[in-house]
Amino acid sequence: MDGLNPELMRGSLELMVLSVLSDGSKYGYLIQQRLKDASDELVDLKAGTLYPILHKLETRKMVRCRWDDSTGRRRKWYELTAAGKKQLKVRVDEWQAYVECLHRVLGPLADSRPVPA
Amino acid sequence: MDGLNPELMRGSLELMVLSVLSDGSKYGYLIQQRLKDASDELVDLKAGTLYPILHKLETRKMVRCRWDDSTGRRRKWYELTAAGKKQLKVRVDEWQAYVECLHRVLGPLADSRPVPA
DNA sequence: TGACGATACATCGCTGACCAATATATTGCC
DNA sequence: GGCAATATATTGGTCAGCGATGTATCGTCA
Repeated sequence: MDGLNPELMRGSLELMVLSVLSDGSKYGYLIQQRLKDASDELVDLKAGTLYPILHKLETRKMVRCRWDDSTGRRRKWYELTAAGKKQLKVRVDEWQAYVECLHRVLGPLADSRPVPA
Repeated sequence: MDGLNPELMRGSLELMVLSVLSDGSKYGYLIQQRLKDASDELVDLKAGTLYPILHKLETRKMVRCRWDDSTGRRRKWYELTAAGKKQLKVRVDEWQAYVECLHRVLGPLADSRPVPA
């Protein structure tokens, strides 16, 4: 994780991976790149983080995967299962509840203008 | 942590404590209660979490503290230092950058209506 | 009066997410 | 031939958070 506080990222990395996959099936390295792009370089998932997450999602049947050995580059493609899509919705809801909650806790502090888009 | 995903909380608990203290000095147990109230019971910091956080903030000079033994109840009052106030601002900014970033990553998924207020 | 729950603080040890380091192999460019 | 990028995997370590436990006081209710 680059410019952002890495402690804050904890707990939402799996959500990000699920989110990137909602867009269509992808292989690991591609997920990494897409996440980097989508976040303006702020999120740069390390291999030691990404692959364990994918393996966990596979074990829990949140994704199904398929090896592609047709080229020299071995690629493992991941696709959301129905359970995975459901899980993504749950995670997004949890995320929004969390943001709302923290916003309430911060109160007036949360109103300070962030960097204008 | 009650109804919320505890993994998401990781990394923002210290921010919450700082935030509660911005309102004026308080002692540990009171911080716990205020946080519970402010979050609609969703955030219930355990003693094993709260006190280590406060000790860390003390070590790093983010708060100054004073024992009050005048009553039977020993109370340790915490007050934000100048460094602590500055730190709070930094943490709030980090938080907002994080929310903005994740919002961008989630894209259309983030638009699904949360529970209406 | 004695039991119990709330108040109030503290610390030890465990869990689990995350990541650095390391390993392996291919491809394309200079 | 060498080096960076592509592509996946695993091992070992770190650290936030928390469960459990310990201590002590206060108010209430039986």
